[in-house]
Amino acid sequence: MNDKSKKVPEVVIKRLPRYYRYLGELLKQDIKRISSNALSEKMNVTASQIRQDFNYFGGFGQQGYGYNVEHLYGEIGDILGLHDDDTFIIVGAGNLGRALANHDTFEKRGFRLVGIFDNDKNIIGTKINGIEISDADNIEDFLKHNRVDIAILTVPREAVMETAERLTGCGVKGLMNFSYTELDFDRDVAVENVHLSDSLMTLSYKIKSNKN
Amino acid sequence: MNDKSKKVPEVVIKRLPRYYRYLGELLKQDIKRISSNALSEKMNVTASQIRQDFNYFGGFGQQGYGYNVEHLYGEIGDILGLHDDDTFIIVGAGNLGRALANHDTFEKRGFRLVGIFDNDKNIIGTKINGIEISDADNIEDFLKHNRVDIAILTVPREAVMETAERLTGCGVKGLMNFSYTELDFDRDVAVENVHLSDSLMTLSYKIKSNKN
DNA sequence: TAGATTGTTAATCGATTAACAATC
DNA sequence: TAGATTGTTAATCGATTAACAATC
Repeated sequence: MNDKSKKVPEVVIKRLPRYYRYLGELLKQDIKRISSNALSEKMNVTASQIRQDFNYFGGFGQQGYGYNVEHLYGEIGDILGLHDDDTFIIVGAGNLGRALANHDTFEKRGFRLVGIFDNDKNIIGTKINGIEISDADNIEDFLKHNRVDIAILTVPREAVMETAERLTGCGVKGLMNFSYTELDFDRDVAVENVHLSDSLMTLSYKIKSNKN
Repeated sequence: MNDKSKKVPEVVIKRLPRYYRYLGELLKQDIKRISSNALSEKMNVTASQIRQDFNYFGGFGQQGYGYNVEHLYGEIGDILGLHDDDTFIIVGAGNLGRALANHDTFEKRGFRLVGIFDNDKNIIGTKINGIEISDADNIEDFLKHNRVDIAILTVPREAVMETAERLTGCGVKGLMNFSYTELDFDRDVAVENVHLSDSLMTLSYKIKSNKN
């Protein structure tokens, strides 16, 4: 919105979902207001950082009072674009793809699954979570007739690059890549690489260094 | 190893798996040596950062030559503890748990799945990927008789905290948490929180800001 | 040896924390 | 009003980049 202000650092953006999570929790507990200080203790960060982070997007609080939890929750949801009815498809209906299709948290955050694709003739036509698996050959056709904002890629590594290009060529603006390869588009395509084995390796490192 | 040297920053540790991935790729292509400069172009980071990162762990390169890919790959694997025969269990055999049990990348990186647990009587005794699902009530007993380094938690959010405490109480040193809640142990327990919906939200934000 | 490239120190940049005036 | 707490500027800290002497 305030587009002339300085660019929001990546680290701040990455923290937004975490704030959103904690605020959702407070909301559930029927807590109406919270100060940056109280929140900082819960989240194990500094109050200063919280105030700085929020102020990239404008003042959501009130001096002497703090932040209204419900309002702040809504605002951060807005900033994250959770109220935009974003749609997504899953390409690759293997174990991970199937699990994600059943992952109801995505829907709870406002993302709507509108298609699942695979190239295995044996599973095309079967349903996951009420959605029929379509032939991956028909992706372009599907994208011509349906607005799709995000594609989750759970295809084999060899197929990622080609799939990604087909999708972005048809207007998909965001990719969530689960394959071992790293995707990188510098154009107008947003990419999140989710490397599950990276997390396991990091964990392994930490365990090692914990017993130094 | 060089334990008196300064602590390695978290950002550097998080980059190690990425180096490992790119080096593995080079190895596959039968590339014997690489300079920090050539690697920097491939990875889209600065050569300076690469050299700095590696030097937290000692000099792996040679002036005038660069880095021996195979050697460096091995060293980073060592640093990450991939050659330690680390074992892991999966607690929670829902969609995600099952997908991860079948996720062969973990095994490829040197981690060995030794148990799967759930509390649903209907699936206890059935097998995933050759491993029988055990009753979650028997976790403590299992841990008494088997060394388990890491536990992957794919249990419902309400059960996470209790499960985590049972596991760490029995000596598990690392937790990979997939539930929406945030786990945090300050003791000797390493934790990686993997929030899939966070990535989707970040993606949503980026898409929004791309069309500013 | 000359050229290349590392390891490492120094300079810069950016993010976090501290401080405090503004204000509810 | 007095007290609390934000929004925001200034100070600090840490990470990234640049530079270059060491050396293969």
